[in-house]
Amino acid sequence: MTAHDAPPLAEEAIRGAGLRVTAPRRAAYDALAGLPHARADEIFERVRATIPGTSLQAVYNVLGDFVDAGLARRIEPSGQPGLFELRVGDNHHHVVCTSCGRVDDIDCIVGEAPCLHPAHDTGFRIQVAEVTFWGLCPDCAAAADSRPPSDPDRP
Amino acid sequence: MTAHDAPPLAEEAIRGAGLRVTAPRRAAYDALAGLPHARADEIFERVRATIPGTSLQAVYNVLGDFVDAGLARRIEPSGQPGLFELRVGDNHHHVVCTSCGRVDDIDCIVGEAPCLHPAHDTGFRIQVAEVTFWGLCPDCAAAADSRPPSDPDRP
DNA sequence: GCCTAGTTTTGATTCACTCAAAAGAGCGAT
DNA sequence: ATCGCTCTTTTGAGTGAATCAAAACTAGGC
Repeated sequence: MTAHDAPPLAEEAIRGAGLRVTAPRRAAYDALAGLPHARADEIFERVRATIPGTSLQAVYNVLGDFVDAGLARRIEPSGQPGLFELRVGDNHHHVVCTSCGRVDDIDCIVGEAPCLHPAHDTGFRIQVAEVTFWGLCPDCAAAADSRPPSDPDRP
Repeated sequence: MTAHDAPPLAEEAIRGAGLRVTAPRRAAYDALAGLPHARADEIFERVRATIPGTSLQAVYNVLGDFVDAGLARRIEPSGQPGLFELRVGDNHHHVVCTSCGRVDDIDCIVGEAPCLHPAHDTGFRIQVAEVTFWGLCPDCAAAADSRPPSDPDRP
């Protein structure tokens, strides 16, 4: 990534999306830029560090507005709270570590519009395919290898 | 599907999975057999019709036990409560209607183990790929076609 | 028929998020 | 620079889905 296509400054991005520029929005945008897959409460924590008076509700509002405006995307891996990311519009997917919960991006498997075609026509008019991979992240995989097959009865 | 591989009777299936056979479990199994993608509260409702004294908590217990025992699977489309299905072990996927929420099964796109290989090696040791398609079900697609492009300002 | 581990009931509690009303602040027009 | 309209944020309450915990019950091996 060159200096040219660096992520836009918060203010430009927000205004460009048709939203008013406010302190909580700027702070939330910056937080998202630094935390690629963050929960609302993590964003909240970061925002508070900059603007102490901010409410959690404001963060939910801001994140919801970002999503509606197409500035951010919300993903929701099963059994976890929603996560927000600034990377939008490129149809990428995610891997979630089944052990520690870490989430990484995965570029689209099959060219640009991936598994948009189910094997058989189902009658559904399909708009998007969402792919989530589940597995062990490098760290957890290494940890798993360095000890005998886990025995659930013994910590 | 022939008479031969019809879904096993509740009792056989439950005992076969190493669980004790109880009335709530039998009723929940039967409910699942009749509702391919049901929420806990839908199962609850059906179970109650058979065994009036059953508690919602019992249904959650039963469903959790079924999932742990490999008898059932729990899926969780974004923004919806969890859904349970008896179809397990064949790695199929789902389509969710963005308009009415209807969920259908989709057979695996690429042979047996589908998109198990992300484009680039990410260092994750991937175990499963979960694919969710979002689109309009036949009914909602037809309804959308028979009226002008929706105008959000006018009901 | 007992006994015990596994189940169910009852009731409280959590978490992630949403709703609503009142107070406040951007920003385009004057 | 100020005004004013609309959009934002705060404050505080409320929701649905699910989980936790302890006491009462029961399936099924002996």
